[in-house]
Amino acid sequence: MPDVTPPTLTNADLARVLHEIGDLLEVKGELVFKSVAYHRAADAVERSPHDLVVAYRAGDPPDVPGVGRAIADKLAELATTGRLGYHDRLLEEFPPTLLDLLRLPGLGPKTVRLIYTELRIATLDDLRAAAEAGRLRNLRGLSAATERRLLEAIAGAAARTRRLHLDEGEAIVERLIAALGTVSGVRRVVAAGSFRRRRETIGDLDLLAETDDPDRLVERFVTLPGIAEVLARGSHKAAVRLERGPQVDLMLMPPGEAGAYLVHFTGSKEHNVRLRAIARDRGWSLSEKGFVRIGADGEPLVGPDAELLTFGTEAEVYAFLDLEFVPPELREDRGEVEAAGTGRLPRLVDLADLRGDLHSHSDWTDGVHSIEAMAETARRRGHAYQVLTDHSVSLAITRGMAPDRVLLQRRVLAALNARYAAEEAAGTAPPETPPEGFRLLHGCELEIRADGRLDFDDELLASFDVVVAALHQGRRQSRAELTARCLVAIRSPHVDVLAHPAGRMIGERDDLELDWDVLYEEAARSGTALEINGSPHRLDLAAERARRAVELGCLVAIDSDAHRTSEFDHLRWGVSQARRAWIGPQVVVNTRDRAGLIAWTRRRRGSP
DNA sequence: GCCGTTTTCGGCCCGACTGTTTTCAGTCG
Repeated sequence: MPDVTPPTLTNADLARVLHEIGDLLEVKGELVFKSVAYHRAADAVERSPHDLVVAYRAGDPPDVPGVGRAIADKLAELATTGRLGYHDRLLEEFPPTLLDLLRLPGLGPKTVRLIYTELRIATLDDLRAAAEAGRLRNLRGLSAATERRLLEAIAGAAARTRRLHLDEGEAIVERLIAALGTVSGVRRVVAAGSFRRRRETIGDLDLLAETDDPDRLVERFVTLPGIAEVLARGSHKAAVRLERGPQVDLMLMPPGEAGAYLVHFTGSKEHNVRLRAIARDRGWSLSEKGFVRIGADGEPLVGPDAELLTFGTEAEVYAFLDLEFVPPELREDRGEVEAAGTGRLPRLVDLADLRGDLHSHSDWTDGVHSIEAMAETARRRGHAYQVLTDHSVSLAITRGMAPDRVLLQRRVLAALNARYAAEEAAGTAPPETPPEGFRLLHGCELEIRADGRLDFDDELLASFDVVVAALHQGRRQSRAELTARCLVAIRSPHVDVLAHPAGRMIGERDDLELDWDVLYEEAARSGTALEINGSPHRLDLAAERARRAVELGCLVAIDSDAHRTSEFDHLRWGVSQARRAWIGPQVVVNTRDRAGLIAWTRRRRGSP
């Protein structure tokens, strides 16, 4: 009897197949809306909070927007058999290596189809050979210059793939804005695109400039130091690629008309599509420039009748469509347009809502700076508390603390807190100090051992102000084992926060395999907060996971996980990640003042 | 292929730049 058990697929696997179908249909020259439908469905499948393979196998799939009858049937086939006949047949027609060609900048589906049908070129190697031999220029629409461009694109393909973390993107944006802001005629330069939406990673950067002298600004932009290549330059936009860096697009806008430009170039594409559909329903065509009336023929008016309606701010653009202002972090077409239309957008958490930070380290374990230096930085941020959470004993690589060092460390905290109290009483504390004063709280980052036990006994755990538990070891265990270990921590009354629950490192290490809904339900029941870790390399939980967790009743903690003084700034990436998860201040435990936070952890431990 | 308190059919967002063209198709965001 052969093994007929189909492989276990994830939502991401399903999405990959749908994306591939969408790409192949483009190459095939199918109606664009058909391939768009597959790509949309793929995105919806990928971010669905449900395990769709399990649901389809059970014959009870949830409603996924963008997945209609035809695609649902295909998902059912894929989930139950692990294969999809339609996909296989497409791959017989067009080899999957064509998709590598499609990824090359400047090479789209039409041209891929052309060179495949005419020259049977299906791989990057074949394409390079044909370009070098000058065989592409014989095709209609291609030239020797095209061959040169493609060879450059192939050579640069590997270097371009890496996406930036938010802090890397920010460093480049700030440098460019500083350089362009001084050009004469420039009124302001701001970041737009996925960086402004605070996506987890950034592919390229978008800048918007309001200027009286576009030509001068573009000239300066394309001659900035550190530019490897000028990709485009026009009177409305220009694009460059930085040396060892991403592509940067600069868009120009006339002064006083920034509203529609900001909306358009902040995106996302899907969000914009929704806005334009709403505008169209109301008889207006919306572009980055503004609104134009649609005529009787269904086309935007042109000529002297075509008066352009512009707005100075984004809020006015949304208001014109009877929508609330949508914060950039929400603009992903995940329900925000509907919510904005009915006045039900949530009040999102702000950095200013945070009264403290529950996760940080010192040089007692794997941190860089001393307890005092870390505390001083936290104090000058205006926080009421900083929880020091150095590692527990079994995470040896960090020089994790045994109980005796924990008690020693606690005395250091007590001495510093006595000093802070004295300074506050004498009026010599830093001016940022809040009315309730600043105190260090004692916590630990408690290791959940590979055998499922916690690293400290209950008596020691009960003596901490705050305990964050985390799993660093034994990551390759089964889903059931990993989930069980997390549940041990969640169920302990002494564990207040599950730190970086997915254990991922963006671009390097995937999420742990966990039964997420089980974990959320148990965390909601026990009142254990799930962390949104602000490190730009972690941003863990991911936004879609955090949104689901809060929907199921979980609390969250937004933490910096600072290992050096400069990393307290990571709190803002945690905040933007929480905002992307539609999270408001009420479910974030570190929006509580110090007394409220202490009361929360005491109550959890069952002590008065 | 999806979707519908305007539609179960007929829509589906919009414009700039580039390159190869002699008026436009392809690509991109």
